[in-house]
Amino acid sequence: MSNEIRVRFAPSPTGYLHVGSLRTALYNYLYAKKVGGKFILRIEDTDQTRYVDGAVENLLNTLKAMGLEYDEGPDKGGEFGPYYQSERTEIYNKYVQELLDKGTAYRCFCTPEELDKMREECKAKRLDTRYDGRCRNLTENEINEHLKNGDKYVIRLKVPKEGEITFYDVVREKVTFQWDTVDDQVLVKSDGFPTYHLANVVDDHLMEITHVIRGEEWLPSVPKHLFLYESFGWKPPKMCHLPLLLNSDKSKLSKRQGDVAVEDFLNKGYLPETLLNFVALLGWHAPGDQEFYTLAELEKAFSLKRINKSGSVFDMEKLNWMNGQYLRNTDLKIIAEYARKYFEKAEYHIPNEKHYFELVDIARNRIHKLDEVTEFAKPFFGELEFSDEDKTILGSQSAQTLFKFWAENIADSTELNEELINELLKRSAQELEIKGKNLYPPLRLALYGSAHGPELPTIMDILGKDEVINRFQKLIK
RNA sequence: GUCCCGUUGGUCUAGUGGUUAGGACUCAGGAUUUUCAUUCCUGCAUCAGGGGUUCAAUUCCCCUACGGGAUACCA
Repeated sequence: MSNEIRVRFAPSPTGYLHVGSLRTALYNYLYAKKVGGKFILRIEDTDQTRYVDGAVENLLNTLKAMGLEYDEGPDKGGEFGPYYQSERTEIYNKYVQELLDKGTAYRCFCTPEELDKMREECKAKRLDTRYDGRCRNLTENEINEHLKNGDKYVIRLKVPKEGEITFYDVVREKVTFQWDTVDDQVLVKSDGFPTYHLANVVDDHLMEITHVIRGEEWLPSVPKHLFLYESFGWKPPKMCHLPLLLNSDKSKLSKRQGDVAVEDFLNKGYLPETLLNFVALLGWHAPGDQEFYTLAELEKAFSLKRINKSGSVFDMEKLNWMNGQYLRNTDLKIIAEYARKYFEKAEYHIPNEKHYFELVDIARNRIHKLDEVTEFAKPFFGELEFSDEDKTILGSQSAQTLFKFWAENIADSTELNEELINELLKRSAQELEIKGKNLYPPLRLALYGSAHGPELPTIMDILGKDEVINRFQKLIK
């Protein structure tokens, strides 16, 4: 065994990658990069009842889109495979037999109905709802009797009844549990598949994982896991429990209160760079005020020691702001490429690359998510729609004079450029005595469908000479 | 109910035994811009409460309150 640091991201394939999981994956990845270790992906698919078609593929794709590359994993291989827990049942069987032989695990023949009843009774008495251990000390004969009858059973961990356990978590530091509050956890279900607890410990050991970096919801299970390591005679990895990501009401971030799937964020036009940057700062921060980080910078700056203890609210407003920043400050070429699919989806045909770039460039200053780009670009594609109020403005005497003047002059010109536009603007004011409020808003309304928006030269350039004339012509009565 | 964890403005956070407690988002006002957006400036607002320890506590300790997580043959 080497001294290499090995960490893992071990999601269960529920159909999509949760943003909270993204952060867990990111922290694992960053730590591995920081210390020159290995980052492993393992699929925890031991629950057959929750099988979702295509979930793993989806997970892998999302991880890839986010740029979190792993060193070993399902589609990548590695010397510690297989990386699907569903393909490792024989391994778990072997180890659970060892526990059975050692007497730190036992067969439990209680039916789900019995267990429910037990729990109800405990609740009624306002007691802890742990398993009462009635199968803990069955005699050999009793066990054989059950087996002979073909009774279904699970295998439970025989946790100590007395004393306490103290361990050191990288984030929480010292944590202590009394053994009499720890349940006899089910290790193997009646369908023969292991539960998370068994599979996780066995795999982390076999895969030589040195640091378990995962969500805080696992903290209460640590005593069971540690007891498993001890029972096997294995050295446990370092524990590192991350604070939770929260809804705005401070409950654990959930689907009910908005998007949590990374792919949904991606589809809405949040950049992978934004998501990574944003999520990295939820629960971790380097000393100082820097809040824009590339992945490479995060790899350098990251440290487990600086992970916060308290949960953090996932603030959409700030995410939107940050995405806007990335939209504006990332190379235009990259943004234009990301934007392409939204134009395709809206069926906006892009006639001219130069104008497309120009369009994306002015759009990126006004939007926060890339999916808003089509709404912004809409006036450039297809017919404009006017409200009654707009129509009043467009039909006014001065507006009509203006449109005729512009349509004629542009038609007579050889080229529609900024110089000409500025000249016409000046002449409108001088010759027609139309200026200010009566000049700009009607023109922009006529060409862009709104009194507010991009600068006139930009609008006209993107539209092109013919379309500009056409739009004026249509409004002239 | 029981066990565990947590608590710096509304939100994300920096920081310290002695600081005017710093930055960012949001919000409000202003400047720039023909408009909108961008950008810039200014402002509002915080160390959960109570006890200790100490010359001094936001910082160390304890209690309380509040919040969260876990209490499955799900992970």
